[in-house]
Amino acid sequence: MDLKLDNNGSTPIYQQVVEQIQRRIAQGVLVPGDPIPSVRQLALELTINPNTVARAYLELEYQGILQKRQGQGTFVSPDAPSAARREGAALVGSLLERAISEAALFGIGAEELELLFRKAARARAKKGALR
Amino acid sequence: MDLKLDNNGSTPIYQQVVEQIQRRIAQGVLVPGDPIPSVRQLALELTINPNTVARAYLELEYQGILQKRQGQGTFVSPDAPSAARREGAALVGSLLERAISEAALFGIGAEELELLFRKAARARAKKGALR
Amino acid sequence: MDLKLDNNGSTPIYQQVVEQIQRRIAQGVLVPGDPIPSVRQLALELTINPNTVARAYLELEYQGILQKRQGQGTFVSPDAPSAARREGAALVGSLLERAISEAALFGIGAEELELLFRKAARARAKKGALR
Amino acid sequence: MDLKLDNNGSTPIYQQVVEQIQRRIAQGVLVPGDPIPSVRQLALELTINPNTVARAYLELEYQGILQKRQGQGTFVSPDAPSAARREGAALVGSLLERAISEAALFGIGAEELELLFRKAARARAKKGALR
DNA sequence: GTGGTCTAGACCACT
DNA sequence: GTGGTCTAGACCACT
Repeated sequence: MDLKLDNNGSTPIYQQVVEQIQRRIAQGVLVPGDPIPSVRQLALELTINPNTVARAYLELEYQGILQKRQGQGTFVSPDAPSAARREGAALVGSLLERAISEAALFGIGAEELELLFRKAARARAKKGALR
Repeated sequence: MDLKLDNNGSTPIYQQVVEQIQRRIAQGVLVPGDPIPSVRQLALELTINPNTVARAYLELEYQGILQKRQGQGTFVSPDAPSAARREGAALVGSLLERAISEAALFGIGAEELELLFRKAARARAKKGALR
Repeated sequence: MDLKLDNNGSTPIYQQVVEQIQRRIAQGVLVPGDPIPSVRQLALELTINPNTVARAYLELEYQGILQKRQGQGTFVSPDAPSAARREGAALVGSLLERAISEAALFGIGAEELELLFRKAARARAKKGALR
Repeated sequence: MDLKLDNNGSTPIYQQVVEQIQRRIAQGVLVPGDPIPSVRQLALELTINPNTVARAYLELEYQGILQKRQGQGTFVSPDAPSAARREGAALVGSLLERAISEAALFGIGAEELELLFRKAARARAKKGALR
């Protein structure tokens, strides 16, 4: 699966696994019907605890992104693309809402918020270019 | 001080105290030299433990926002306004950067991000109006 | 970890833990990636409260010397050696600056300061030899 | 008396009063037999608590620097100059000893310590010039 | 198992 | 009165 974990401690590992699988589906890298590595296999690959992978898969199942099939393994569900896009939009939306809300509470006006947005976009572009 | 704590469990209490005092300073409600309620007094007001208030004050001292005077109490520091604005801009900036980054990773383009931003702004405006 | 606490009451326990870990890193006894005893384990070792250890670790994390990994434990961070040297030099520098400043204010001239320095160095050498 | 207090919170106020009077005596600004302001008067001058001044005077009396004369007030004692120099040298000596000791514990060698000493001296010279 | 947060309550130095 | 430090012990999220 080639997932990359960031051990900086801010985002839980199971959460990172959830998001990375969501992204691969939103990007079309993974499509409905694709098999997903078993809990044990992915845990070995990432050298993390199987419980952590299991928790991620459970959350993705709740979201309608993964499906377990009896004795066959775990697969990308038919509704995965729309569900993944929904989750992505919700995540981005909540971050933006929180940013806008905090700006208001700190007395940051629309113009300055606009400025911070452009600065953040530039910072992001730079980071992306470095990879 | 009239701080409002949100006991939803996601943001630590001491963190909420930190942010609310930062905001009051960024907004100019509190100005340099103003006395801040004592650790014990604010703890009583908010019905939380004095240690929790002390931790918030300690963090605000690290940030150059509060100053303690031996046996006299705690006061808004001279550099508080700029420090509070800095903290606010950093918080908003990091939220925006994270939002933009996630959008890219989820294959959300510039136009859709713009849309989500406007939607978030509207959602925020509505909430503000309800208060 | 074999830390030694000095219960003379002047230096807080958490501060002593901070400094001793800084020193072990500056000396190269602890290197990046090394695991640090858990909060509970070190608390047991030193027969102090886990909260006290946690406070020391928190400060060391702020300084970029320790890194916490979710549910796994605490480790020496990659930048720890330079950070520890920086903290050490800052501590020594501020002590020297204070000494020089006090000397000037007390009318102690350069020669006498030099003398006090040599005397202090000798006193230190003797103490070291006794151990 | 024209003492200057630094309300930064690091050094207790009574301690600052002690040191400043010691310095004036070590510098010869105050000489044996000189009257010292009453506790109340100095407290008013510095807008601090009389208890704080009283504590400072008590300490200076212990050190043989001040003398109380029945119903007359407080005066610089005959032995004050030597006592003040002794206190000054002890203070500077202990700071230097602590600096040297910390340097050793942090693996800072003689050359680097020398460097830090010169840097501190320069920093001190600059601060002095600004005043 | 790991660290993070919090409460309840104590004792201390300083003003 | 003020803040600083510490203990004892609980509950939580994460691995």
